[in-house]
Amino acid sequence: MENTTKKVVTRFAPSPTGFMHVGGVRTAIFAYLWARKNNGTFILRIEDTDKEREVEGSIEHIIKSLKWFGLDWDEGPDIGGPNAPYKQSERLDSYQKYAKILLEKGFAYADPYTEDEVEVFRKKAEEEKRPFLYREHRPDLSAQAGNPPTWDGSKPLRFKVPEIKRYEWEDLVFGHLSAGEEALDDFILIKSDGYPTYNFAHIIDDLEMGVTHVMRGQEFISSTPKFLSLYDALGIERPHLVTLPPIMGKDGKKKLGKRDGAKDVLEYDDDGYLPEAMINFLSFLGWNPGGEKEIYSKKELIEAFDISRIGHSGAMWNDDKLDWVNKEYIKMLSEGEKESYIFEWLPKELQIKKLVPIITERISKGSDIKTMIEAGELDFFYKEPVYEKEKLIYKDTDKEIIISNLKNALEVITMTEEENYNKENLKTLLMELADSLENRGQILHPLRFALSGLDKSPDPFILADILGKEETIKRINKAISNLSS
RNA sequence: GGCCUUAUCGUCUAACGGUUAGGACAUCGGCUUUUCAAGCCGGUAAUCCGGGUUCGAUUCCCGGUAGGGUCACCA
Repeated sequence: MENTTKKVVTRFAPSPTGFMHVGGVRTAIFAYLWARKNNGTFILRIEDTDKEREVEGSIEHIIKSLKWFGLDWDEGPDIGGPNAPYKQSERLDSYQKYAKILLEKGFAYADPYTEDEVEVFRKKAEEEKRPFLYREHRPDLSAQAGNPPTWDGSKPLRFKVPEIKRYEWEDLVFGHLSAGEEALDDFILIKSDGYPTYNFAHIIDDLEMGVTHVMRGQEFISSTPKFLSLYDALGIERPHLVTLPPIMGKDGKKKLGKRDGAKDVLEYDDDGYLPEAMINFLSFLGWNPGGEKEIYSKKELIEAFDISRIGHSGAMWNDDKLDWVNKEYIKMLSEGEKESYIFEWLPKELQIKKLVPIITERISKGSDIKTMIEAGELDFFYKEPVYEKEKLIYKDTDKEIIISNLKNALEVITMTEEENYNKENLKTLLMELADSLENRGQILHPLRFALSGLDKSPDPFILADILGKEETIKRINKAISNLSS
């Protein structure tokens, strides 16, 4: 079963039933990392066999999402590959071919019942509190045997389980797994609309595409015996099975799914999250390299990734931690990158270089800038502050002292030559003044407030620097006259 | 309900028979300081319960409890 010389091939096989959410992306990331780590192949395959649930535009959406994350595939839509096509609806010939093989081997038959009839069997079993098994109603196949079995495609094609037994298998994450006979049944291979079911199609595709590691969520564990019985019937080697633990919703109770508020991953783009931060964060949901380092670039993730370190239990989605990771990535941006990242969220009049650092250290994602603007935290820059003059008073300092301190500050600022007018010099000069006082706040607070008009703001040196000499003088003068009136 | 599976701070996790059970996020406190942010330092906080096995269990086994998954002509 083990063949270490075989080139690693993984795939991400979403169905186009809507947007992609973080669970799907995490599966894609793991498959991607494993392929890249082993210099293998990462395939993107579209599983569009359910025409009922298909949502128009989702293939494009999936592709766009994957591209945003930088998860480039080696074979798949757009770029093709040796096993094209990569859309199941275009691979119907393959499924027919293997259906025929199964038919000839006696492991497939036309389902004689209508959907309603099967439903009656199911209801009856339910009433009798027995598990429903289709194979208990399996028609007499001896009539078909001998001759080339007939199946005209008007009825669904069912799989005939070769052997009813307990299946045991090795999962690279969960280890030894097993399931009893009740997990085995005559499932449908090809539906009456001519499209194969997932159970059948993915196995044929994985076989033809040479997939070595099948990574998927743990919702597939219970149907694994069905897959195994099909491998047996086909007489093919089974790939390595790698089951991923689920990502749980914020309440920690349920698997994170679309109906539990899982967002379209592109919304994270809209909110200003960085794709590498997302990959880093998502990789650490259910996997951990073991050290104390938490920030891993994509390259480092590829090196460190190891299936044996994937966890077994569900990991709860945590927005706070994501924000922290994203902030770490913002900090790592170059000055130029920070600027363009921040500017994207700013109106023209606020796209000023000097604003970049003070915004950068106050946000963890782009959309926080929107919040800052809405809260008026950047108003000081282009609007003269409006405030109650009492706010200029530091604690219970005498008003006259505040006025004289502001006058002193004004003098220092006025005397500063334009070419020396920067936050470092201003800080040196003003701090000298402040230190001569019994409390620095007696000058620094009114100064800061005169410039910003805000309870919370950057320090006065930065403010004075950003506002420029002229505007700074103007605002201090105004504060002095306010207080004097 | 049957079957499968999981279980370490609030959260993500490390420790794969011997540790004062480690780290990160969050939280709380301190420093810096004029406020906020950032930064630095520190605190609170966990092995689900009960039995075994063992000189010794977070770790191995069994049972319980709780959670999750699954029982489709969906994937």
